[in-house]
Amino acid sequence: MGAVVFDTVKIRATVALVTDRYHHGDLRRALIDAAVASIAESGPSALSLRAVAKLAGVSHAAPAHHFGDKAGLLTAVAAEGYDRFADALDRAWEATGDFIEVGIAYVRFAIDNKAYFETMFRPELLHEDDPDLARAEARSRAALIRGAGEPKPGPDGTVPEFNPNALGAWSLVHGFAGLLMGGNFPQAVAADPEGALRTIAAHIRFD
Amino acid sequence: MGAVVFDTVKIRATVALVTDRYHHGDLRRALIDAAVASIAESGPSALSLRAVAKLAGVSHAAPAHHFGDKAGLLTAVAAEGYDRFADALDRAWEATGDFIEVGIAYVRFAIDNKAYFETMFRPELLHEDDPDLARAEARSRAALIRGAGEPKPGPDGTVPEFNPNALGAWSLVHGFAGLLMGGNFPQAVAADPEGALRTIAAHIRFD
DNA sequence: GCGCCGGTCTTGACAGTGTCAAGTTGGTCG
DNA sequence: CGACCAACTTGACACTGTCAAGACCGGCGC
Repeated sequence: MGAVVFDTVKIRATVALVTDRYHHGDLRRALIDAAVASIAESGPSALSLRAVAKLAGVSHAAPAHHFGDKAGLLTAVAAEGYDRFADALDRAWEATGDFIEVGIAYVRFAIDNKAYFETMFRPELLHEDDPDLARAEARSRAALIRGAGEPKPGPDGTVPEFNPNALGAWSLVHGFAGLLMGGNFPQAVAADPEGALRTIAAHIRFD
Repeated sequence: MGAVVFDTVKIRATVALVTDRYHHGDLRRALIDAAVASIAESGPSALSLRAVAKLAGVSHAAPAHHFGDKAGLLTAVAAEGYDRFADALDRAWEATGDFIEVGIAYVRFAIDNKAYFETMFRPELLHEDDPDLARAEARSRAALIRGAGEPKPGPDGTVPEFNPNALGAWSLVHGFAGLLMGGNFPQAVAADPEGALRTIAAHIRFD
């Protein structure tokens, strides 16, 4: 928490020297960072705009001015999260070409970026119609689908409107991440989630 | 705090049989119902104790008196949810003996009891140490494990501390339910979730 | 050089929230 | 019948998000 304040001050100092955004330098950036720090501690639903403002060293109404809303701030966090998420998935796919590794990256992102991840999948707290959010979300979806392939004809010859394997794998890693972070798994799994997920993957076959 | 909830339950159980209580009859019941109705509309994080009180026709502080806390009320909702959940899973297993049907029941419960389900898996809003919640949670866990069997020795002869198939299936249905209710799935899936889940299950094999 | 302009942020206010302490009510039991 | 006590109310407090109005400051046209 103290570290966040320090970072914020530093960011302000450096940015203000280079660019010329009058009072704060890049308040939008600082507010998002403060929000992420706060979410990491107590979850997105407990976020307080006034606490964020205090963290960033500005007046209590500054966040609302920048993001319109509390939901607006959370939407900005979620959008940034989806972008980082897409980056992580893309990296995993390009490095390995193995879609299981994309699943591992999915879970690892959830663990390493808990604040972003928790915010991303809480639509009732967001402005779902926000174009930036939609764009970032689409990026993530595309990164996820990559490697899972297109739907193939089933045994009866008809082509389904979705790829069951992709949907199943997505559900699996998403549920795994959610249950893991909710503390629903036994200690052995919580201690080494990646290993547990690999074990699970080794026991499953997709037709 | 958990003790308060527990005591209240006991008091109600004993007293309600003998005679109705003075002002309201069964306010605890009415408050939980009001909370569920409110959660169904706007999610557990937007729950307002005062709105619940108004719904139940009592003063604004009555809910806190009964449940100690806002988290206390949500904990009571979650505990009741876990009990109903365990019932549903037990029913599915006893009716079919097929653990895929238990998975279907899992998702169906999430759809039919959105308010309960959303509350159950939001630990940051609950009193996780509440004994009644822990009991109901354990019931659900037991109902879920049933049919998945115990961990079996792997190829190297060692017995893992968890059953990968059970964990995988759990993750899959949980993730499916979460993504479905978050609106993350294509229309074809959202229109017939049960059919989609059966299709997914038909394409997956557990070793 | 100067005054205005527009965006950035602040100030002050408002209704609504959860929580707590103190009071009121009314059934129950000795 | 009176004392007791749990159930509930009342009133207050600090805190929240949101909004309107104002203060501040850089850059623009003149």
